[in-house]
Amino acid sequence: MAMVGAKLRALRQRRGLGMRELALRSGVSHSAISLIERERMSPSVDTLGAILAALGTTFSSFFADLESGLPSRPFYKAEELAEIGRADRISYRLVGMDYPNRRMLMLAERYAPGAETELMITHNAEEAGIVTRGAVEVTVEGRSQVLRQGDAYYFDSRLPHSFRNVDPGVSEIVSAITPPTY
Amino acid sequence: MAMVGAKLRALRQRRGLGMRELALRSGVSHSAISLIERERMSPSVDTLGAILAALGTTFSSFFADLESGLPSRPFYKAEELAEIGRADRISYRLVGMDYPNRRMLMLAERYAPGAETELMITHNAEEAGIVTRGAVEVTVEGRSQVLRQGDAYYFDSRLPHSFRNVDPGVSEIVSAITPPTY
DNA sequence: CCCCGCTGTTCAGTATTCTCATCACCCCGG
DNA sequence: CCGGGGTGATGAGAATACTGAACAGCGGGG
Repeated sequence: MAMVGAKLRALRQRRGLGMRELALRSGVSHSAISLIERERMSPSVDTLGAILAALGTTFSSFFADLESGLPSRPFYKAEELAEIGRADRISYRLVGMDYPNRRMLMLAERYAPGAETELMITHNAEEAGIVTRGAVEVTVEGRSQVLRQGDAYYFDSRLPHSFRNVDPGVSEIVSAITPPTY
Repeated sequence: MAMVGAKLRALRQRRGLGMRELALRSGVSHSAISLIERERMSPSVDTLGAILAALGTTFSSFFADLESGLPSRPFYKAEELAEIGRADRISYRLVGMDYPNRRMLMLAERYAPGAETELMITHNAEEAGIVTRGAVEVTVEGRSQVLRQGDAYYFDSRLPHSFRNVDPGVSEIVSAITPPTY
């Protein structure tokens, strides 16, 4: 249960609004608002969006504020990094998964022999990395290069790009992407 | 219906995950994921949070990305500014309510005779403003000053502060607060 | 004192989300 | 040709979000 309730109540009271008044403006019933604020209910994204709009806020700044706490810890053991890829062909293991307000995705990437990514045309982000093992052919906007241990890359994620393991064994990359919506 | 579905699907596919695999990791059923991605269902905040965690993202960056579009328009007529206060005693009228990724709250504030705010101890933000009509006594950290037309203020919102209309008539302030979670 | 208007909470009923099982499709191997 | 293992979509039922109508408490005025 994400702790949106307390934050919402503070926001509403700061506006000097009662539950009924906010209900009227947002189109959400005052009883629902009561339940949400006391965290007895987790609102749907639609409902929360309606309430936030009536309060003059946006999802991103509401949650930015909510998640602005300090990280629980600074260190992560190799084996506890959270797998966010498929692990069999290409593994992406995430650093700082419980860092509430992280602004980048720091990844330990591991490519099985022959593994390659789709051609990705992603969004407004930047990514960089260093090959730490094996050999990876990186293609950005049609231009390819084979990177080996110590070689690196840095490009705008909006350019079409892909990765291919060209080493007979396993290849590894340490990379970072920002913002973390990779 | 906030358009989270398409963004979620793109994110999942970028990770090379099937719906079942993501369901396994997030604890949300694959059928729910299917419905959410096709926008036939608005997930609860809890459910969305579980999915985002499994994908290695946070609420704030997910929505920051979602709301990163351009504003629909640059101009707002005085009478269309959205009221986010109570209008009777103190009115807060918002500029740019449909600006998807606004990073500040620009307000036209209007104080009825005798109106005053509670003592507010808010959060990590900065606010500034200029009095455009009447006279307002602003108190920050115990220090008070009466500001008249053209006078201004700028302080850290974490300091306890309050506003009081000391003019016999209506007073007005144009203010800005950042971030917009006022 | 009662009554009004305000506050937020609670409860019964309805609508929606969500789960689990099934279904349909596609590709690969035999 | 028929499995097997993968994909995502669907449908019935259980769980939960949500509504609208009470209810209880508080402060002010007659």
